[in-house]
Amino acid sequence: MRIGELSERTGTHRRLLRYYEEQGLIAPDRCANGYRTYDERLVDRVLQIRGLLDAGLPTRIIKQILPCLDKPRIIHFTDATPEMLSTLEQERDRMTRRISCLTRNRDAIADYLDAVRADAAPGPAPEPPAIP
Amino acid sequence: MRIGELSERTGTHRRLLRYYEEQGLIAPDRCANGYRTYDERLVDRVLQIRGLLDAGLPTRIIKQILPCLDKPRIIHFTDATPEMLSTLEQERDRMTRRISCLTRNRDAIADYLDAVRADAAPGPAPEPPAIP
DNA sequence: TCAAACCATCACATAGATGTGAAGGTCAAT
DNA sequence: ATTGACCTTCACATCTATGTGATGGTTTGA
Repeated sequence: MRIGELSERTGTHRRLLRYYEEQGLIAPDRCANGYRTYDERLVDRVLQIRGLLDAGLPTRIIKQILPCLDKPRIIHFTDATPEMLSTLEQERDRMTRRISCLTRNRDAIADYLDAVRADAAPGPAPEPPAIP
Repeated sequence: MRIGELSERTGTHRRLLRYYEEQGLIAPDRCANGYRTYDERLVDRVLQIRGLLDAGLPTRIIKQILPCLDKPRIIHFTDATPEMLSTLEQERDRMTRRISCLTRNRDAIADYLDAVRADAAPGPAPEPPAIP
């Protein structure tokens, strides 16, 4: 598919698809006329990139993560340098910290919303926990 | 405490503490001489802010989330406008999406690292799954 | 009293992701 | 053959979080 279709199917500005390419996150082929042509699988890949960007990862790191997602991954074993493995470990841990921060706060928001709704609900209101 | 101590205890540049204040995320008192003075609880609050920023949330959203974290939260029930509740619901869901994206990718990285280590390990190498 | 170490405000710079528009090539359909 | 809808590259603008430095006031200790 060409850039327009990928843009629509991923909800991603064309400009950004070119930017991701420039950052080495995707590598579309070129038609004879110079148009970029994207493999079907790049739909998921772009969505993945967007998700990770939204979660606060920079393109530089995403670039290192993406090869981990390909299966079979045997192919990538050879180019695994020690520095890269160390980076991956750090990022794995950092993502774990992000996950727990998000989970904690998401749960607090959910609790808050539940409490507000219970408070605003009609009928026998569930008592808020007594504060002795 | 003053800004220098808070900066050291949270690993946050003074400049950023002033920026967070400007964005309405924290509201330190002022001493007679104009110096900012921070309550002990702001240490955790600043760390929370940093965690959320790192997870991709903008200060504008963080500002709306923070009041949900205060307990007892009964105080905040009154100022809960419908628009704010709707925003909070959206953000709760968006955070849930972030969490699953991060979890999926973190697990993929962890699997990759495990596979690489198993591959590089001495002794009877665990066979990679056969591809028929 | 002077120096060092704080603090204040203000302004300007950077980096990363993104928006936007100009100038021009390609292609399909009328 | 021309129009409209694609595509290309290039450049410049924007927004947010951050870094850095100038200029000057306050406090503390030698």
